[in-house]
Amino acid sequence: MTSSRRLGAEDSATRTALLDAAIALMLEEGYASVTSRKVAARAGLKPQLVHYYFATMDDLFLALVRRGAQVNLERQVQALASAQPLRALWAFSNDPASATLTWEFAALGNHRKAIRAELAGYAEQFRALQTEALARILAGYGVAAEEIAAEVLPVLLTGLSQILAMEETLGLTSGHPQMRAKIEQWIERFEPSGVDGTVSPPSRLESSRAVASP
Amino acid sequence: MTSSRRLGAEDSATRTALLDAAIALMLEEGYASVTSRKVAARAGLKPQLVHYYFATMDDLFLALVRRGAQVNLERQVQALASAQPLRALWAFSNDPASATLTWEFAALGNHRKAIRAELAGYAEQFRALQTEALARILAGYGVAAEEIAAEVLPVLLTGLSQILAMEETLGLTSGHPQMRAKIEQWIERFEPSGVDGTVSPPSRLESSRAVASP
DNA sequence: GTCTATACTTCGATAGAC
DNA sequence: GTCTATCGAAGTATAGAC
Repeated sequence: MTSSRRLGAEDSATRTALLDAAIALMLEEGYASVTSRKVAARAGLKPQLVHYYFATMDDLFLALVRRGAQVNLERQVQALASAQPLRALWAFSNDPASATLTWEFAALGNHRKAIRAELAGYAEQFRALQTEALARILAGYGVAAEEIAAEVLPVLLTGLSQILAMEETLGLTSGHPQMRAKIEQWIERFEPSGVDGTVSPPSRLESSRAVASP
Repeated sequence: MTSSRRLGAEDSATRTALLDAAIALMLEEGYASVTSRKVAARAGLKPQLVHYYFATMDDLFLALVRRGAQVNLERQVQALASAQPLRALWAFSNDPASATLTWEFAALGNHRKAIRAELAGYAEQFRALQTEALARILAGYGVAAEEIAAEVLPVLLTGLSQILAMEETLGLTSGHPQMRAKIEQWIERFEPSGVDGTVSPPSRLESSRAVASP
């Protein structure tokens, strides 16, 4: 809260390089390794530069959350607007990098309380987006509310998707093939797999997902 | 790997106090706050004592994982042997402290590779225990394998339980009441709620759960 | 607008006193 | 068997040079 010091420009290439280095470190070694020295070293810069672009480390993390959330909100809007939105949503949270970042940011939020509120806000946005879209989609598919409510489905789809990715990242896979088969079998009823469907591979994320529990 | 230095006794009260302080810190402020100095301060001891009982911080974390896993393996055995095992399993992972510790340890495992293997090992044990018990239980209830396989159920029950607890800890609750109602309605078919059932409240954990994704 | 020299704090760990 | 004095490395952050 001192911050009478000058800060670097938001659109600086150096600033972006620092954020890129930070997210990579977070992914590979965890948030505790995101220190001014290591971030700078990875970006090939001097440690003090971190504090020129981000007054405190909290500010760096906040910038990371905001950038990640923005990218992923857009990705999710596209997923839900695709030809096979159920498949897209199921695939959305389902990679190891996402899983790792999810728990890293969750733990970071426990450590740095300023981050927590930001995360919670974005999580709500993700969920609201999903619920609203799925209500429309399920109605279109003619799914009865007794079978699955539009409020339940996003919890189920994204929740299971995430937990599977998390467990697999940890090396725990028993029961997973059966679980996946069950889900995909259900989706198949509404979105047959032969029919194409814009199921593009997860568009290799570099800035990656960055919000817990979308 | 230097460790020619002497170490304190395993059953020392001081050692236990340090572990208690460590888990409390982890829960409240995250793993990054589990430093020799803070742990000692919380236990009312000198920082150097941490290194007398644990050669490295990694050793402290390992001891934490082992102690927590042991306690929770026992708790889970009891849950699965109770009169209403489905309810017990559903309730098992379902508190905020568990959720927090789960992602803290997961993130810690990302940071300290020695922890990771230990976590994975225990996670496998938890899952094997669940799967084996549920196969018996489902057979007893006369549940057809087509409805739900014994390998899928533990993933579903503990996974959803965990993800709900995680999201709620973060402050995200939309869709949760409906999701819970759905699960409890299913359980109700086999374990009616009026019939008692050893659904003791989560037996306030002090050493708490300590393994990711049981 | 961009970066560096430097101060101060906290960390993990060891060697040695009781 | 238990604890303390102390060190070197690494962390955040500021003030000031280009």
